[in-house]
Amino acid sequence: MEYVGSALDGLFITKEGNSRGRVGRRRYSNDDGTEYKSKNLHAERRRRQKLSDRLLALRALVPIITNMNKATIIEDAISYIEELQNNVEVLQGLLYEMEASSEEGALPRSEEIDPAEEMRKSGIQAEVEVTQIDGNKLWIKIIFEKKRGGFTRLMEAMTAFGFELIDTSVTTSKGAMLVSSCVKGIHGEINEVQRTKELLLQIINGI
Amino acid sequence: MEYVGSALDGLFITKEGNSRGRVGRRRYSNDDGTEYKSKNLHAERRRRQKLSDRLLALRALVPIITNMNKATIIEDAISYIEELQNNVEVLQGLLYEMEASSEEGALPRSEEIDPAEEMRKSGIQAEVEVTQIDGNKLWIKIIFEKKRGGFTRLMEAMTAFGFELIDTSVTTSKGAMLVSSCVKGIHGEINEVQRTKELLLQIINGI
DNA sequence: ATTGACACGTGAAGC
DNA sequence: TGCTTCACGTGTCAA
Repeated sequence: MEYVGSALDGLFITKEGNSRGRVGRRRYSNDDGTEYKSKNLHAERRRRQKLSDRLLALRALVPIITNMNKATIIEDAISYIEELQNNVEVLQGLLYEMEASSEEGALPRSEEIDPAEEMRKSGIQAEVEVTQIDGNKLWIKIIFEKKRGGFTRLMEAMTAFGFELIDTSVTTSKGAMLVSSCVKGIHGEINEVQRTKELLLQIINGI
Repeated sequence: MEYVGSALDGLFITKEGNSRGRVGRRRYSNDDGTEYKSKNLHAERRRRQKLSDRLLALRALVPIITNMNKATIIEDAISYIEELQNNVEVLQGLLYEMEASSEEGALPRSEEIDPAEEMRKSGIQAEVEVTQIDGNKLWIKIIFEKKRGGFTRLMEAMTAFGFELIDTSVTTSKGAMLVSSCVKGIHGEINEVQRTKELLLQIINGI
């Protein structure tokens, strides 16, 4: 059964004549003899393979992949890039402020009440505590001087450093802010607790 | 059957679709009316468009693009991701070193007030309260004398006793520490509330 | 049987 | 001209 499809040979500039419609009913072109094949067949094959390879490489680079689909690979790559961009931004901001505060000891504090002062008076002191709860779960407690946007920046920094927050709660009192959080560990390191503690100290130092 | 207009992809130069497929061998299960035409045609079209969209979004996210090709878009995305990863690593290292170099060693250790004394003066008393919320969920409230590491040890003990913490918050005031937590029950016991309360009392007694 | 994802071969544009 | 890239419709395989 072979029918000759509409408009096959002629140059026929198809304006709308792409037979994409309904009853196309084009079956044509048997394979009798040798209807010469397209010349770009191999080229096309190479192109496809190259694209597949790139996609594979991309997938290898992205840590989390929800699915193996081509589309989802790209999708995951997109969100990963966004995450990385955000990380860089946060880290840069942290570094910048840290440098600034290190150069100038005390910035002009024009707040009404200095949280640091209040904290000192209350006998509350900043601290970071990290304990291993279970497997790769860590419980962290952070007390630091309350600052405007401090919590947000803490969260951003922790995210930037790869912490996966499972549960978090925050409360403020007497100029101090207490954040207790259950997080998933970042590395499979041995002394993860100590490393995490150092990291957190570093973070709240930059806030 | 409508067909989605080929809808210029924005980036890629639009091209008219051709429809020249060769019909493979064995086909058609019916001939009476008009039935053939593979049914996944629209699905395939959607899939292609989705992939194109993702690729477009990816390209929009990558700052430098050497070429508009599909393959090169992915290629550029790959190198961009590598660059970002390197950036994050460098920044983290920088921040870490900075913290190490600026060890002020301040951290004044001064625990002047005795929490127990303060608590007694404030009229706050230790207590444990357990109520059943829903099914096997319990809500617990614990007030006890604030001690260094007390909360951590409470968490450790509760974990050790098999409590599964759903949500926890802690606050301290006037020498006392209040922990309110939503936990999943440990046993399917009948008088689970009472049993849990005894367990918690025992725990904070040992802290 | 139905659905979703893929690779394939091919005509059409652009350079 | 040739060469590259693209979208298309389709068959096929797996869940």
